[in-house]
Amino acid sequence: MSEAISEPRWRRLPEERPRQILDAALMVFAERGLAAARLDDIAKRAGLSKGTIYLYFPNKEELFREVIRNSVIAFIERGEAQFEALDDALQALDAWMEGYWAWLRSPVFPAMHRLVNSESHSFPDLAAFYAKEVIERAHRLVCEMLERAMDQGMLRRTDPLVAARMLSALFVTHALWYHQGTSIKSIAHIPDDVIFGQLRDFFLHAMRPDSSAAVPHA
Amino acid sequence: MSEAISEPRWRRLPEERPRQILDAALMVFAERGLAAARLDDIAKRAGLSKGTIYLYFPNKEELFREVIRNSVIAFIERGEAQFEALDDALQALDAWMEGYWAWLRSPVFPAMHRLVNSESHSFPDLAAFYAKEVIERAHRLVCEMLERAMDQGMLRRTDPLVAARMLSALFVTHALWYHQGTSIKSIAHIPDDVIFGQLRDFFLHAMRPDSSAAVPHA
DNA sequence: TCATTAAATTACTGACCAGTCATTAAAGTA
DNA sequence: TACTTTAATGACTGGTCAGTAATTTAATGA
Repeated sequence: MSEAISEPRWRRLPEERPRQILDAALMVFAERGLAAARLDDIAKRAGLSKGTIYLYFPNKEELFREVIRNSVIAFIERGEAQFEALDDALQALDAWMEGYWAWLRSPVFPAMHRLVNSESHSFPDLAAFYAKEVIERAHRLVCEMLERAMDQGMLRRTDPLVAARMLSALFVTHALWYHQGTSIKSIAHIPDDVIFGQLRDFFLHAMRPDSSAAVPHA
Repeated sequence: MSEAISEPRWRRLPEERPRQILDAALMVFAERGLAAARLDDIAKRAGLSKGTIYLYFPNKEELFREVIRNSVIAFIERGEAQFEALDDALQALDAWMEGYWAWLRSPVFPAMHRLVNSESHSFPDLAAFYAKEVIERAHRLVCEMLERAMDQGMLRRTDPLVAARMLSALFVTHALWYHQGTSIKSIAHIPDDVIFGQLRDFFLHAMRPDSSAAVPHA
């Protein structure tokens, strides 16, 4: 009692496995964090078994590191390239904000954030890596953009490092609320692009030159 | 070869145990989060054994709930009372910001934040409780204060809910960086009160009335 | 078709930890 | 002092999960 030619129970796909695993891992890490993510869940989501993951990655932590490398670093490098390309500082800032907001809404971000804010104690080297390679580097880039915009008189002059922090702060928290989803009701029903507009407006308002354009200050 | 009257190995202190346990639990939860905190560590920090915790609290989750109740709700109630007491809306806002910043820097906050952002999946009812009883309630209060300040012409007119979110966003992220400590270098060496000043200034700048020359700032 | 190889599975091991319970000893009482 | 009460302890249990190793099976090719 058997089918003539049945489907094989599984296929050998050594080329595709790493991608499949990384994709599934990203989703599971994003919704559970590093410590609470189960390799069995990642395996199930990728449609393979736990043992297979260990054929391609030495352990959970290294898998996580690879997930980061694949998505975070690329994003910052894109930002840096864009900054070089655009002369108008305000335009560059706008482009950065747009890209930043897009990235913050992707599932990588909550995973990163959890890592630094909740799991740095359990995974200190990973957290340090992220703080240095991602946060600091992004702050430096934004800082340069703001400084250029101030030089061009398009933003009021303040400590650009402080302003960069404020920009990050506004975006990051809203992204967290966005991901948090249901439970913060005051943000749940608002479309992303509206939130983006509010963030952009608020920041530019805080940074607009002190006296109106017509009246240059002494 | 024995001391005449040696210290007893332990004392019976049924009155003081709950406080000791709550204090220790707060610290451990703050630095590890709910899931990763070990009851053995809490016990060690409180100078007693794990079994004793179970004499006073039914389980880990309920212990955590109690830690929250003891520190969060009280804070908001204080804020609400203050709001009633102060007529000048800007003054009330200032008082709120000061209190808010103080609370964000206390060890309860990172524990709360972890709960909502990293562990809502594992502890949905706790997360919902916090979102409703703490975040929403605080937003509502700030919203009312801002609205009153706008009515009095002290802040530019915008959607007060949006402004309240922006205020929270600025403070929350900076508090997280503050607690994160070492790894975000751009904030590590700055004194709290300086950061507070920067936050306050930035927010008031963003909210100052459009054309008026009378800008309240430091 | 059958032997070989390597991709994938599955059952297992060991560490970890929340929660329990039998035992110990401090304090209260007569 | 002896007896009772109850706070406190700490060894133990059961469940979970990262990582491993023995086994199965798909693919290859002589």
